[in-house]
Amino acid sequence: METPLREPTFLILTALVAEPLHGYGLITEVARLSDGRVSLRPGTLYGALDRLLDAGLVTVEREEVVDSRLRRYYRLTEHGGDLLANETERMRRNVEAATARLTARTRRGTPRLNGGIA
Amino acid sequence: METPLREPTFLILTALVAEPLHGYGLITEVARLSDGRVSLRPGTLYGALDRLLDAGLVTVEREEVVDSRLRRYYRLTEHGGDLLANETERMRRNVEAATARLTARTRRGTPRLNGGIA
DNA sequence: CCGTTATATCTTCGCAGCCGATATATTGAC
DNA sequence: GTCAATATATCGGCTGCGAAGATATAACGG
Repeated sequence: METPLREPTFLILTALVAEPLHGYGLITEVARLSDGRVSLRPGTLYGALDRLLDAGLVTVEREEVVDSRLRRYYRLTEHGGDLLANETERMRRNVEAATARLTARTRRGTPRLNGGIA
Repeated sequence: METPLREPTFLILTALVAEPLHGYGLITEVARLSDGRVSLRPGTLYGALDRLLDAGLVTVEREEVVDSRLRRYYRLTEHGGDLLANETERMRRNVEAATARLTARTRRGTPRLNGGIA
């Protein structure tokens, strides 16, 4: 697994924190939690899931057959949850560093956005 | 330019918000602002700079010769600053989404073998 | 009935970005 | 005289992402 996580992978893991989901459920949930900004393509999704399974960050929890269609549910492993927590913390630091500098930039130029930081 | 920005590119832009820097200065500044977590390799740095120049996110401000060695100073353009601000905002949202879910996970005490139901 | 939309999984291929390795050159320290 | 630090640059491999398309079922509308 490449770390830092790229956005699609990051959002897949985030979506799985709450509950196990199947592939199509992930597509809709990732779209939802990113406010429609990210719509996963099959190539991205199943490629990512293969890698995540391989790295032990997610596991197949169960398989269901609904209306002759297969549903394979993926669950976040403890390892996956820990890694997501670490990645989130790293991103938080990067966001903080950039925000601090951008705020200074705003002060001496074009006033924009919320001047208040987190 | 591929957006979302990858970590090295993101940190390069962040480092350039405060002041123009030359290549080697970027390596040290990025290491500093990431608390030593990221040490840029030449291949990463100059590849990224080529792409950033090409996309108009940075420009060459000036060139100096110090001790017979060239120093090429890169400056963030307004476009680059705007893009960095947008990228930072997007990352902030992703961090927020993940943090919210991870916090809930922690509160439940990391569900083991059935989270208390059934 | 038939076409479209939604549900659902999966593969193939190309591209972009990152990193390790390597090259080159100067200066100062040991 | 050799090593570390300063400084820029190229190349090849690897990985992850995304576009495109294949496949299949069910629901809904025309």
